Amino acid sequence: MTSKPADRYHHGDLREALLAAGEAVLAERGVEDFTLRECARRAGVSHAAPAHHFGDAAGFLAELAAVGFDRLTTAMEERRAGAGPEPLAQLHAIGRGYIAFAVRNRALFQIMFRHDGTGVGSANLQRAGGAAFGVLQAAMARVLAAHRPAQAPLPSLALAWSAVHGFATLLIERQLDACLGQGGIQDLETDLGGAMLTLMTHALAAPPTIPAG
Amino acid sequence: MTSKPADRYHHGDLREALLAAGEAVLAERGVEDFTLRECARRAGVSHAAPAHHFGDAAGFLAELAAVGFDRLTTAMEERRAGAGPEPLAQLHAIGRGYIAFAVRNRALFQIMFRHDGTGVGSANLQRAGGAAFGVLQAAMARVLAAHRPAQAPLPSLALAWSAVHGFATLLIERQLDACLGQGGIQDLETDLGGAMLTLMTHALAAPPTIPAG
DNA sequence: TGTACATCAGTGAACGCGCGTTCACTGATGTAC
DNA sequence: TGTACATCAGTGAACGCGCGTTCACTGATGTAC
Repeated sequence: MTSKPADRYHHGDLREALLAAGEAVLAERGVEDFTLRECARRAGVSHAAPAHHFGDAAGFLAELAAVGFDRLTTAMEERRAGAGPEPLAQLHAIGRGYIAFAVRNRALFQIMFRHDGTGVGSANLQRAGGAAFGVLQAAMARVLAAHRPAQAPLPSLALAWSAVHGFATLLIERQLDACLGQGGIQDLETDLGGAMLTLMTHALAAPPTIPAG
Repeated sequence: MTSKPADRYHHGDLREALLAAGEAVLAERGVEDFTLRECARRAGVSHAAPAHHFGDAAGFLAELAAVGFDRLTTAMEERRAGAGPEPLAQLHAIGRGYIAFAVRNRALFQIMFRHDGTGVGSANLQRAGGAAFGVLQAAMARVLAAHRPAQAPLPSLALAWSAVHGFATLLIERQLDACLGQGGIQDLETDLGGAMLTLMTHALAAPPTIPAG
């Protein structure tokens, strides 16, 4: 675990250690039972230490969400970089990265997109969230530039994002268990996941049409 | 507000009053600050009363989620009944009802699809959730029977549901603000909402295809 | 190289608070006779 | 119609607990001279 070296007064990197501890607390106990004291306990420091770095629990959670967005951005960028030059292939890769991130970072994913009512959140959270959104937006813009040059990117982005986000959300909340094959989440990369990306691709189609029967 | 008649010892319908109070508490303070005592306070009864009906906070929230699912089922069925006989039109109507429910019952929607880790939840919650899912499933089955008789309903359902659910989720978490026109949520019924249903319709298409550029 | 001092990170005891839970109770309702 | 009794819904005082916050402190680090 991430605990403080026993023989040192100063931790050295307590902020990072607390974030790691906080992520574990979030995953095990959920937002409802997320407490600063438990985070401090896991990091092996006094219970007053977290306030030094994050102020209160809301500030701590905001920083955790920012960590999540940074990780999501990295995951999407890595997939995109490995997808070759074709814009649509890159968009698909990003979608896969998005879903994979949600599955592997369930607790973080759940708090990242929660509107906190205050509207703004922390500056760092806004930066990290904006960067992740930028990856999506840029990818969609490139696809449209290549295939539908006259089309505005934001509406198509909203639809494609909705499809991928909804799939990821339902997946980690175990709502799709009845719809998945016996392979479960393992099948995603080839099976339902592929169909999902096809659906996302249809977000590029502007005019409403009813498929032939 | 829903408060107990001052001159009576027995409330008469405390369970319903508590559920209404609990919904308000959930909407105003969020799951993290949801407490039985605050619910009791709003219903105007002693703080020990809620335990009599719901056991603990988790049981209370489960009943609230069940109320949400019942309300969602009703909303979807009403829309479907007003949509005429064509299965695809009914599916679209259900999608609209789903999104409208999320917008109008934000707090409930947020807790309804949270997997609680225990797997089962309360019997009433399972019943209510199953009924809502049944509406979706039956609607999709009718569409496929009419237009794609050889196709299994569950995969298409997972995709269509993902699209609608993701759209509803991002919408109420204010993540789509940048993508919506100046009309905001008001435009949904005609504008982006229509495109959303078109996208959902594409969930019926089985084979992966790349749209012509 | 050494000394003095400011700054900062983390401590730990103390506090007040709101919570869930318990439990003996009280008031109302329904039923048997 | 009246009486006795069981059942049930809700009360309210009491309790222990874990929490966030405060605050004087201590130990370490960095900088000026």
